Amino acid sequence: MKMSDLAKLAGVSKSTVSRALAGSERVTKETRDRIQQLAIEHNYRMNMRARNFRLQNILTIGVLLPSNGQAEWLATDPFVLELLGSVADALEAKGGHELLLAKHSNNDPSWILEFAETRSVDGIIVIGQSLYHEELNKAADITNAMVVWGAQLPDQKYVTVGTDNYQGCKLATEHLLAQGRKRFVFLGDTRFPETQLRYQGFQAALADAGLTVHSELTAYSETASDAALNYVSEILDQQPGFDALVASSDMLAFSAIKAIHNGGLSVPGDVAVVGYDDITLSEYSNPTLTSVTQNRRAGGKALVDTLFDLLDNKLAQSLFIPTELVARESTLGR
Amino acid sequence: MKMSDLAKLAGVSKSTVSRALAGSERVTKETRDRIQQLAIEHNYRMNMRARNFRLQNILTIGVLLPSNGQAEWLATDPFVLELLGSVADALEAKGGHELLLAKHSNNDPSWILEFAETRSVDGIIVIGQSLYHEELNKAADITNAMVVWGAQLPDQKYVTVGTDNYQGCKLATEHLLAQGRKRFVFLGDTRFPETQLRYQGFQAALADAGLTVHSELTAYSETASDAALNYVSEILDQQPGFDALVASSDMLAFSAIKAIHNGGLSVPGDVAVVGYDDITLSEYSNPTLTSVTQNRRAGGKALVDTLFDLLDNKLAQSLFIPTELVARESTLGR
DNA sequence: ACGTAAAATACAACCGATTGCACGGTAATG
DNA sequence: CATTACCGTGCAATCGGTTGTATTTTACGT
Repeated sequence: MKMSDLAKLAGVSKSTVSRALAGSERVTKETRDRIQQLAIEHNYRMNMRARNFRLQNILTIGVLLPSNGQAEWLATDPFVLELLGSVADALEAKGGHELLLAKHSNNDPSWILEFAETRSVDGIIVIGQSLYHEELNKAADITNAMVVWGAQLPDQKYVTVGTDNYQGCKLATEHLLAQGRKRFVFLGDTRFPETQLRYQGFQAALADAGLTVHSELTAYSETASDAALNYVSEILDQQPGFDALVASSDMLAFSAIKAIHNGGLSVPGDVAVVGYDDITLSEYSNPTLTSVTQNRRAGGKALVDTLFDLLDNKLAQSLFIPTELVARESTLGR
Repeated sequence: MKMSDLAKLAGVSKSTVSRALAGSERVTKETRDRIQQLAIEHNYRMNMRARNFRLQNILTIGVLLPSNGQAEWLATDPFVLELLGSVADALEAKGGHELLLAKHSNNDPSWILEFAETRSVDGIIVIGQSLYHEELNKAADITNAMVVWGAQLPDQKYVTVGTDNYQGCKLATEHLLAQGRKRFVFLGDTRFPETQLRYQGFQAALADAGLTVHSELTAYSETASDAALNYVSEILDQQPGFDALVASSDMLAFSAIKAIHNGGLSVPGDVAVVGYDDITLSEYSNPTLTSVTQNRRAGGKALVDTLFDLLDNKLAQSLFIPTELVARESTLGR
């Protein structure tokens, strides 16, 4: 059932049908109503693919969720998904756009390139740069509009939006120092640019305080919850006596707290724990989790706004979303 | 830069370019290579919208995340988002499909209809039927393929995939009964079909055990975390002495636990708490949360499989995803 | 050198909508 | 009554690819 069929039914040309359905004043109200009625009766629905093709004015935005090589993590980290929701909201608010979601669970980074090359998207938002810095640089060459959530790296050719990971984590560490904590553990996979910067902020804060960083107390943990739990348990065995733990995400922080409890210690009594992301649950966990807020609403909006700047050929710069430390039970008091 | 431009550059017709880029044997290897080279040099990328329009063989699947009227809840509930991720995975595994994501934050249910009517999607997956039963029934009439995650309702015209909410919650309640609990609270917004069924399962379990359901101990809570916390705090004040709480989601359960702790009581010492969904964090919270697993991987796959059955004009039936109670600290021991 | 089959390429229709312009009919105007 | 203006509708081009068929080129045998 296409427009020409409907035209035949109505005894008019398809131009008239097109105009009638669009509500154009150029067709009489009677004809218009009649055609619209007919369309409903015959359950006619326009082929939007043809329409979009003809009009070429609907923008399709591709949103990529890269895996991080550990299969499921990104898909289950509430932060990533909340950010996705926020991007969807921001796009919805702009109106007239379609969000094409792509997710890849295997470890082949070239799919980013492939997506950028082959899909008919007008712009791309990548949620999390993961380990794919190189690929993203290449992808930036062949796309006119791509924005990535993540860290700002020296040689990057793509535009990023994200928090100031260095400052954010420095803040978190200083908060623990202010509580009188002395022996620090950092938990996170520093191969990831964001985590790397957080680690550097962590180191900087300790250096400023005149404390040395015990490298054995940095857990190069995988990002899966169970792996993190095991890592922390090991450290508790082998390097006991630390009293502060900085985790590079709330998910990791929860795993750490669990491991600490399993080890018979208390949070924050024995070990103070701070996370990063401030996911919704951090406010309702036990103990409530001190964390570094990454404003998801602002983040999603900034990603979308930046992308549209690029689409309008304005030049867009990488930018930071404000960060704030939210102090809760997991670090307060002993 | 379109195909005809490239053809001009190569000094051939666009049919030849089309075939060359498709790798057809009908074009000499030399010409083919030359054209492909040229395409790369000139950074030519095909207009996929035109291609899809012509071929009409790429299926676009629309995934809807309805709001529940309380603005942000669905976007921040890890379960919904994990299910979305799982759907994306299942679609990815099928290959050759596009996932169009739509999310609506305002409270107008007609957007489902609107989406079904106007978007060029070949099939629709709705994650969460929310309060939109009527709208979904209407939408089912005008779409050839729509699958909804949610409860099975008597007069529904659409196909659903979901857990057996009644049995699931009955199971959870019986588990608490087996622990010797006597005075029960149900926490959830029973206007939602899924929650309603869970509530009925809850009632049935109590009835079987010869216990009466104190209606004043059913909190018709909103689904927002802070609202739930307040509700439980109020109940603690006004109707103290209950020793078991059944929450219709893990998010609500966490809020409840927080409220109970705020009230100076312990979980599970004073009150045992069971949730629903078994989100990733339930295993890492403190106390770890007893919950009813809804297998997200199976759920996403079932949604997609069912949708493809419909697309193939096979008849598809609403089905249940297996449910399992996972007993953890929040209900075990006193 | 010529005829012919096969290989390589070009032509043109088509997918389903939109839209500038042409055309015919009616009403308003002189 | 003739001329003009305007209004409603239809024609046909167009968006950027794909593909069946026609046409040209090439290669080969005699």
